[in-house]
Amino acid sequence: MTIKDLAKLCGVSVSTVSRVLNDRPDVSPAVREAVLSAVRESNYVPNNSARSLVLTSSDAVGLVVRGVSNPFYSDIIKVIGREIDAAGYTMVMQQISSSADELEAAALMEREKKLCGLVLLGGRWDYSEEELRRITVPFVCCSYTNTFGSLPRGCYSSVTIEDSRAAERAVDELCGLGHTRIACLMAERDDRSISELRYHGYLSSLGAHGIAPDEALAAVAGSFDMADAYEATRRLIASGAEFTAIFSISDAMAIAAIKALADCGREVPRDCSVIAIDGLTFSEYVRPTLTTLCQPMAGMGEESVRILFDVIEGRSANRHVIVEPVLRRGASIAPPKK
Amino acid sequence: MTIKDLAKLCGVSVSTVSRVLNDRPDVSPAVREAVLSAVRESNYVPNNSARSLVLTSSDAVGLVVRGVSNPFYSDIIKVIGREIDAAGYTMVMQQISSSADELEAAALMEREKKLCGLVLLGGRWDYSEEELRRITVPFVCCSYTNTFGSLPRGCYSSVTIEDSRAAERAVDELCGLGHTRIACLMAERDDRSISELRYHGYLSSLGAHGIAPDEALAAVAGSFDMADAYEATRRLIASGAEFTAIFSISDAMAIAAIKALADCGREVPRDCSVIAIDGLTFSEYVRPTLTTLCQPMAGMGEESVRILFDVIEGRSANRHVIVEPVLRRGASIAPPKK
DNA sequence: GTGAAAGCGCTAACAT
DNA sequence: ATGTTAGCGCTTTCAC
Repeated sequence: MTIKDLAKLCGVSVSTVSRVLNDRPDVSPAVREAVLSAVRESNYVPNNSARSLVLTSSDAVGLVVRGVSNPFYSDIIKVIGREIDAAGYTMVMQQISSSADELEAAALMEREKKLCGLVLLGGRWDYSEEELRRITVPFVCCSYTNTFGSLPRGCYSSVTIEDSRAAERAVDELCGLGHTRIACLMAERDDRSISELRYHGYLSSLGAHGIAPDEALAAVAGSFDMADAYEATRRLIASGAEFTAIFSISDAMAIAAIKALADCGREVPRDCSVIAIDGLTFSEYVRPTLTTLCQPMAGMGEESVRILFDVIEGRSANRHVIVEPVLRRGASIAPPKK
Repeated sequence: MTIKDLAKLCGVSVSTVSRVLNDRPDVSPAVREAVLSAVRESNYVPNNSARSLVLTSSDAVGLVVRGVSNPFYSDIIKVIGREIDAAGYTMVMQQISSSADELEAAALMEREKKLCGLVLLGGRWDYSEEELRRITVPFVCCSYTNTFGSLPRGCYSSVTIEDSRAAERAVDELCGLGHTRIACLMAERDDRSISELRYHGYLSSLGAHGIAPDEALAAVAGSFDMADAYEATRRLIASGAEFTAIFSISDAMAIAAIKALADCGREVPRDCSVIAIDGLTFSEYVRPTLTTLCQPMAGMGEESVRILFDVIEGRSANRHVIVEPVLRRGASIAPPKK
């Protein structure tokens, strides 16, 4: 069943059918009704490929997810998927490893699939202007931005917390309780990811509190995986370095850390406080419940998609939204033992 | 840059370029090389829409995810996405609520997007033959099958554990330790989902052990959400019903249950054993570590996609794969107190 | 081995 | 208000 068959069925021309299908005003009510009912009867479904071929762009929004091991993304993906559906668009998702280049993947995808827009999840924050030019449809970076770059802000959008400041706030919380020996559990020291940003926040909070950073307290897991975080924490403990608190750059890693501490006979928060950033649902159900700075995931996903369609449909220019994380007080932090 | 430009660039016809691009044998090596290098130079990217228009089918595989609150799916989605990418296809993902009809969504999607295949995640297990006919491309049900139906098995594929038997095994484990007062934490009693299947397995294990099921020990959460599972467990405790163990139909719900028990002063496994089915990574990091029947998620995702492409590319007929869950012994079960 | 040409289903001028 | 028609970029007979 094509538009042609439909036209024949209704005794009108294809262009008329096309007009009805695309909600054009210049069709008589009678004809419109007739076509519409024929569509229902015949359960005609338009061919998207033909449509995008002539329009040179489709209803497809690409979602490029980089570094899939972070469970935080799962929730955001859900929200983004839902919002894209709700707007009547299609989500084409591609996952790439944390070592791959999401801008390259995005550029290829854009041209292959004739995307109308892109959402990038978990990418780098150091695009060059030249790299950026490779992608020509509107796109929004969700959960990160070009923090340390100097890009024209008008050529893309972003929705993110300020990772560095969030980390500061988390570490401030520990310092406020009197901790001075605070370890940092991170993925990689300079992976150009949120791990690095949050590590910097950790360092500046220490600095602000007059605490000299101790190399021995930098626990590098090598990835965002729980297994690696667990091992890193065990290594930290085994190293004999003294610490009364851990700031973990992610909830999942913090939960692994708590387990490692427990397995080594250290109880949280009595023997060691643990604070993190993310706000996973799971964190509310571990014991002790994790104290964490929650990223407003639903809001971030919704806002990202809203901005994207605003730009795509010409309602607004690119914009950069900073969302505020919210401290969710659990039971994983306490003042240090004397 | 279109195939036409490319042809002009190489001084050959479009059909020749097309032949090269599609790896046809009837092209002279010299011309083939010339075209290939031109493709590289110009970084030409084929237009998928045009391609699918003429082929009347695309390289897009639809993934319909029903009921998104189950974190178990997140992992499977990752694997499936990765495998589809690896095979050179595109994944188009659509999420629908647990109350929506995935076959309807799939059928619409198939025709709109000219899909070449479908993976259904978390659907019903009671399709009628007529419903099934609405979808005309190969598809595979991942993590469920037409358990209680009577469909011709040749018209679709499936990869799943036997939910009912897995539940039996889990409950057997509890019975083996001497438990007789075993509660079942489920989503819904008859929601035509794995919740119901696993509940049946629970009942048959009880039966096999000569234990009469007690209505008071059926904890219905209403959803797969942790919050609902937490409340259901608290209600169960508050009801005064006596039980020494809980079989939870999912890991996430079990973790919520453990929290609820703890918040009511009951320690796991001393005061109550908890066993579940799923095998989330998280479950290894909660305390006590959860004893659970692990679904081989990676294997299930890979197998689903492998089957799909086997059928799509005509290498094999539909098949139904039963995978075996593996008991991961944690520390959440123990014999009942005297 | 290569090219010319038809046509996939649709939209958008351009006519009427 | 409606119809006619020319492509969108590609694959695929069918000639040569």
